[in-house]
Formats: sequence, C-alpha cells, structure tokens
Amino acid sequence: MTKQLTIVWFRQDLRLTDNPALTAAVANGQIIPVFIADDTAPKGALLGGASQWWLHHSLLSLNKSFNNQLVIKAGDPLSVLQALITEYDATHVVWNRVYEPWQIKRDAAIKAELKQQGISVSSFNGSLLWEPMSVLKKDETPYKVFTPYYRKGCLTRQSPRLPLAKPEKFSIHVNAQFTLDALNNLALLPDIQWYKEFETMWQPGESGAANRLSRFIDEAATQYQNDRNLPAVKGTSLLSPHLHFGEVSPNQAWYAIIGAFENAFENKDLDVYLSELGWREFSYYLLFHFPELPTKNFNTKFDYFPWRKSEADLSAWQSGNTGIPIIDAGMRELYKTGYMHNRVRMVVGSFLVKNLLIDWRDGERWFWDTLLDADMASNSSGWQWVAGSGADASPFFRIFNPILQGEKFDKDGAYVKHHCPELSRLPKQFIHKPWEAPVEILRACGVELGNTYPKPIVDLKATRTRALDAFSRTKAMAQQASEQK
DNA sequence: TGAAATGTTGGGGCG
DNA sequence: ACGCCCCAACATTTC
Repeated sequence: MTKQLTIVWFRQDLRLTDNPALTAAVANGQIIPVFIADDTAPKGALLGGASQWWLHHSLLSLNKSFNNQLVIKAGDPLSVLQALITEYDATHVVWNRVYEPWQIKRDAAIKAELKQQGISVSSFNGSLLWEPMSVLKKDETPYKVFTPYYRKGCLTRQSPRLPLAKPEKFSIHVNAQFTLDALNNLALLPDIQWYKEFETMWQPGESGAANRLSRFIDEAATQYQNDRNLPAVKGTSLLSPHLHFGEVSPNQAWYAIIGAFENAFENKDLDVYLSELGWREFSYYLLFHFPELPTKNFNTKFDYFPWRKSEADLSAWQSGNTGIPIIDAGMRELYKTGYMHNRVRMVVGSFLVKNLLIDWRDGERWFWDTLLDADMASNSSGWQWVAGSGADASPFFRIFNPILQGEKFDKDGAYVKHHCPELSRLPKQFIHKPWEAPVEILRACGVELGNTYPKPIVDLKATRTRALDAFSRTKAMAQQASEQK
C-alpha cells in the first residue's frame, strides 16, 4: 500500500468538527494542516484590522487543536502548496470552498495546475447550507428576492448536510510544526492597541464558537423574534465572526436549533433565526451570481445618484460624533468591540446613506476595517440593502428616523448610555434627542452640547426631504437615460 | 427589517 | 335631542 499524505489547506473553515475536507483527508491517511496568508489577494480583499486580530487568535486556537502542528505560511498559495508537496512528498490536497469571486478564480487555477502535476485535489462544501450554483429558478436564472429564494429555492431542496463528527484521531506528519515566528510574521496584530476591549468580549476559535452557540440556544433563541431587535439585550446569537472564520459551520447552528427544539419551523422565534442563516446564504448567493456586488450598484439606477463628498461628515460618523445618540452609540460600539448590533447597523447605515448622502461604499469600507465579522458577501449585500440599490433591498424612501428607532428599540436608553457615558445622566425622555432638552436639565445632567457632546451635524427632517429629492432626481435621470437609448 | 402625510371614525363637550 | 366641532385613535396612502 502506498503512503498517502494529504495537505489540508485551511481558509475560512478554522475548525475540526464538521469539516468535510479534514474528514476526507483523515480517512485517507496522514495529513498536513496548513494556513496560507495569501499575498496575491486584491486590495479590497485584504483583511481589515479587526479581522486580522481575530484571525491571529483563531489560528492560535486551531493550532492548539492540532497539537502545535499547524503549518503557517505566507505567499502565493500555489507556490506555497507546490513547495509543501515537494517537501513532504504529499499526494493529495484538499480544502473547503470559499466564495469570494477572486478566491473562486484563484482556487480554480490552483486546482487545474496541481491536477496537471498529478496531485489529487478535492474541494468540499464546508461553509454553506446550500451552495449558490445549485439553486436557480425554473428558468435557470438566479433568484433576486429573498423569500422565494429561501422558501422555495432552498427549503424545498435537499436538507443541508448533517454535521460531521470531529475526527477522533488523526496523524499529522511529524515534520509539520507550528512556530510562533511564522504566525508573528503575518503581522496580524495591529500597531495601534485599539483592540484591548475585543479580548474581554470575544473568544476566537472553535470552542469559543461552540460556547456562543450553546449559550444562544439556552438563553436567547426562544425570545429571538423580539429580543434580537434590542441592542441593549444579548438577544442575538453573536455567532457572526465565528461563522465568518468557519469556527462553526451554519450546518452546526442549523441542526443545533432543530435538534434542541421540537418543530423549529413552527416556532416563530426559531424560524426567524433559521431564516437569518438563510439571509447569510442569500448574501453568498448574490455575491456568487453577481460578482461585482462589492463595488457596483446591483440596481444600476443608483449609478446616477448624486452622492455627497464630505470628509468631515464621514469622519463624524466613523468616530461616533454625529450628535445623534443612537448613531454615536452604534459607531462607538463598533470601534471599541469590533461588533455592532444588527438593528443599529441598519440605523447607522440609513443615516450615512440617506441623511448624509454619503456613498454606501464608504460605509462598507469602514465596516470592512472595523468589524470582526467583516465578510465580503454579508457586508456588500448588507450595504446595498440599506442603500436601496441591492437585490430585494429596503426601498430608498424607507428612511429610518434615528430618534424613533432609539425610542422604539432602546426605550430606557440603556444602550446609548453604555456607549455614550457622557449622556448617562439624561432622563430617558431626552436620551435620544438631547438637543430638545431644556438647558437647565442639560446643565443638571452635566451635558453641554457642542462641548461634552456634539450638537447634531444635520437636521433629520431637512436631510430626509433632501434624500427623497435626490432619489426622485436619480429616478428621473435614469428614466431619461433609458429613453435616449 | 419605516415614517410622515393624509384620510376616516367615533366619542364627548357644548351651545 | 340635536348638530357641530374637536381631536384622539386608528387606517391608508405616499414617499
């Protein structure tokens, strides 16, 4: 019997349980687990600062699971793999698929090249419940609306793969060794020490992911429909960064929910959660079928939109100094914790695009750099959804009023007070609109607008009208352009 | 997974 | 008792 040695190329699947590529490799003999920092990644795909922090720790965790034998490399993945194949005399290479357009292209080229060299190469689905290529409408074109995509396109198809068990034992080539130098050479930890707070809130790695999932099931899943909207309450799963790096698969989350409760689909709370996993699938689906989603308006009407350029406004938004409490709380939460509650993501997104008229791509870029769960598919489809330019998007005229959103979902202002402590003494009546508070109340609460906390940088009512006007002019221009053809 | 403007209804105050 | 007005509460339309 010939000796079989398989290189397991880890990318966005940093786990041992339910890892199809790993399971296949282990069944085939010895393995070499490797992570490669890809030097050839296009600029827009380079990991943001927050994600780099996460990756650093997730790799440490994965290495621990591999008994200190995770090989870490940097460079052009093809060359790195070829060098490893030669060095170890490997016969097989396996990986779980990724879906960013540039990675699809790269992987196809690598697969072709290695096969040509007589290496056996296999790829697997480790990250999606339903892969994009297999879900189409009757006319063979991709869905553009979520509900039929999910209910008809996905749910009526074959059930997602049941999670695979963690390989009980595996044999790693004795020469495969982790070195801290190799990890540190990736320089994933940023120079600025802004991530201190990340460490108190997050536990990157497979066991951290499992903890989050079981905690969600025990404490929040059955109140999900309502509590997921309350940013001061831990009512969401908080799984997004773990899912992005593949420390847990959507299949594990899916079947954990279905297994923990009877008739999950009949239960509104659980059904809503499962459909959020469906939205994640939809994002990957859109990115796969519309590879320009991260940079181009899905709805080309928006190519005529008169975006404003304002460094001052953009930077006030980024730093959480717009003078509108729920916006500032969200943006500060993001910078400090690498995360922002989803309800608030919608509100700050609407504010940037509609009240400030700043291009959604500027928002997308900031999120990409600061979110621990930054994900090309979710980020671009999310921003296009907010802007109104996306597939099955929120219509542009649906403009969130940050005061009303605050009063509805952060009634007593706990979220605002936590992230904007300079407002913490304000009565809840004014917590979402301090500029309406009488001066004597402001003074008594230690708030001086324009000094301890900014005055609002825009008038919400006037900018709402301005946005609607810009939108109607955009429609007219698009209409005119189409008539001229 | 909106908000504001506009329309409708009905109870109650009042002459 | 009746008509009128006001306006809150809810519904519908519009962006």
